[in-house]
Amino acid sequence: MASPSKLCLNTSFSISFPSTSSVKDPFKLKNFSLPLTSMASEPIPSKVVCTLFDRSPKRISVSTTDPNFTGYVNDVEKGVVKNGFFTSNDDCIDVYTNNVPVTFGSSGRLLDRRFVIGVLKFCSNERCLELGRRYHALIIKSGVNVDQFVGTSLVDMYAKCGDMGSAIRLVIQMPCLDVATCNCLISGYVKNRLFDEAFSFFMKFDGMGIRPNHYTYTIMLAVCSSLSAIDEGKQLHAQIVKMQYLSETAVGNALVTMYSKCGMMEDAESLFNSLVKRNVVSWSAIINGFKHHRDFEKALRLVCLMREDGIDPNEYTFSIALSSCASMKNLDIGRMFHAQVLKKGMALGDFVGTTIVDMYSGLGEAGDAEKQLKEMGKSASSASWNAHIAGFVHNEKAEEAIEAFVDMVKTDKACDEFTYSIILKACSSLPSLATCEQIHSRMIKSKFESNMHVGSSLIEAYNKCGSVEDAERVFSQKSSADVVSWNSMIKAYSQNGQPTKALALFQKMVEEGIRPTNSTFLAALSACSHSGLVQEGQKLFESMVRDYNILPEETHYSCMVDLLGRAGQLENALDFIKNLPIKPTAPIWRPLLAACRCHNNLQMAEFIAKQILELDPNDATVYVTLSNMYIEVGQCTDAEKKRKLMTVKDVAKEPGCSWIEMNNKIYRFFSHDKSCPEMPIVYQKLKQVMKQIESKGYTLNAKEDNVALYHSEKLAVCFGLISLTAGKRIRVFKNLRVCPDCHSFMNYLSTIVDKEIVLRDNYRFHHFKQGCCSCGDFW
DNA sequence: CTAGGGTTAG
Repeated sequence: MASPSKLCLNTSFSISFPSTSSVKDPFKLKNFSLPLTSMASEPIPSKVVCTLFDRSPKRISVSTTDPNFTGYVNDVEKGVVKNGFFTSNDDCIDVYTNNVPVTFGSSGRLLDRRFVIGVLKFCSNERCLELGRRYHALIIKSGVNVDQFVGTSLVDMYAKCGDMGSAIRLVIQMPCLDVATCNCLISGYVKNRLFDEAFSFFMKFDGMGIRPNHYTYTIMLAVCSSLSAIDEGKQLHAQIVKMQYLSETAVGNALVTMYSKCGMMEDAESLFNSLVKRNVVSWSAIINGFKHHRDFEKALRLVCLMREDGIDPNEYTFSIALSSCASMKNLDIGRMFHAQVLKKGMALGDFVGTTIVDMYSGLGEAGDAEKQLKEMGKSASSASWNAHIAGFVHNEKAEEAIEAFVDMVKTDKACDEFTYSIILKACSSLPSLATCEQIHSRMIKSKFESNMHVGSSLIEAYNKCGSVEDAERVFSQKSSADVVSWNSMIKAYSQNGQPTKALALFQKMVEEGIRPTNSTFLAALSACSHSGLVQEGQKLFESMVRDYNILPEETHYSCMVDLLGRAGQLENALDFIKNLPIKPTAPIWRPLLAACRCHNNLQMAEFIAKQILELDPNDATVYVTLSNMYIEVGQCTDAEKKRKLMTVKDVAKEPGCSWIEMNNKIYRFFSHDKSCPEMPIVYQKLKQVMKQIESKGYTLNAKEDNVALYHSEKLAVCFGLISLTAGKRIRVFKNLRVCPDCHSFMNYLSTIVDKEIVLRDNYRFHHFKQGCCSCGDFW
């Protein structure tokens, strides 16, 4: 056998490292006199090796603490860093990996295969592609690459570092393939989300004479889990049984995960119960399955059971348990788990620590969240900060969210796509165009502007801040294949009173061959309903089902009812509901009641009201609407009856809602913070203002039963009230809180309010979480 | 000695 080392050394030498003799090399080793041998049979002449290192462009220093630092070492002193791979002194090179020195001199070899595998593993875990490449070169030069294990490690390194091209090239060049190498390649495909490629390579195993082993099946099952490919998963399960790999715990665990990710919890559970050996991973997998299916109590019960089974929960298990507590909003049990992880010394790790921050901030315990974040100190990742910020946003404390974001920036913690996404949501809910612009400029400086989610959040934020032009500008810079951004832009037009543009964009999207999703259709349908394009809407709805095979959801049905109802086709809307393939829900009925109110059909309104109350007996809107309709047609006794049905208590059941009576009619108020002590004062003031308005000869909009109210701690008592009499503008107070999609409100804005007022920062357009009571829209 | 299974934030 020809000596590969010699060959490689000679050829690569001249190709890779052109003569640099004229360049002064600070690392020039004068007395390299170690007894060098290579892995190959023939020893490498020491002179050659000496020259090799002599001519290497630069030496590499890698920090084991900072995975992103792979730099050339430009001076001897820096080369002797503790965590660096190379240190240099006058006549010897030491190589360090994980702080264990491997001296060429002592091993007597240029590159030891065990050492090389260790380095490559390090490169895989730390994603150091550049260092991996350099080692690849050294490996070729020294001839270690003929070793199967080294080859496999190289494939794995390239695959894990995201360079699938090199991984594939290596596999093709390998003289003989074994199952481990193939597993590395498949695993690489999976890690890089190339699931189809993973599957087709797996299918080629047989033709290549490779018998899949239990590792292969765990990888392939992970593919099925990611794709929710239950049919393929079941076939793999059958093969696993046949090949008797089920006794492998990892295979069993992967199966449990596959079934639970495919929504088959019963199968997952019975499989879990039948496992011969259950380890902490098995328990974590099944517990996580129940968590994902929102059976949090069962998840937590299983944590107790695993302890009884003698298996201690680890960081993974605790993360799942803590996040279950957050989801089930059980602070007491959450604190209990927090105490346990504290005792075990796991509370400050990235995952567990972040989950604790997330739990507290999600449950509105911002103080505890902040304390945890502080205690985590340097180990707090951007995820930890994101959780802290997201807590504020979810609890409708946008200003605090922005303050926390500023803190995060101050601590030099890198913002990621999640950070931008969540902070843009905060801008949307303020809404503050100025803040939005500031965040945008930060994003341009970072690389996240091109991220799909961040980009669509930006479009959404500009939309909510009332600047469709900015949204358009962002949209025009996006890659055209980005469905989410198309959806956001269509929604932006639809919500900002430009339904025609929304529909034109939808058309363009279809023409460009981008497949609309169910949210695309929702935005387009809503545009139709706001512009009175009944036929167009109906065609869209049919096409959604027929051409795109999208199953309509409650929101689509609700939107269709709205489409027909707004256009005054009350009977058609009723027929539509009666012919639905599902049992109509309250959100589907509600827009029809609003339509009855608009088109003065009391008889149908009474019928619809009955349907809604059967489904949702606490819906105060129904009483308000009916009562006001009775008043308008002069049936005061009926109005009285309804009024009696609607006690203050009923209304109080609705979060954030209160009501007052005026001229026999009822107006409902939505407040930002019901527990706020100033609220009664706000109501009193509001009553006074309304009386003032009426005394000046204005009346409140006959069709507007809902008045929105907002309270902000910072601005002391301030409130908003919108009201108009056919075309006559009265006043708009600060901090208006109203569903932006409400028909009358949007018409009002587009016809009366000048743009500059709409864009001012202290206006708040709020989306009702459960749909606008007036128009029934859901966003 | 190489490959595999379970965790957080929109």
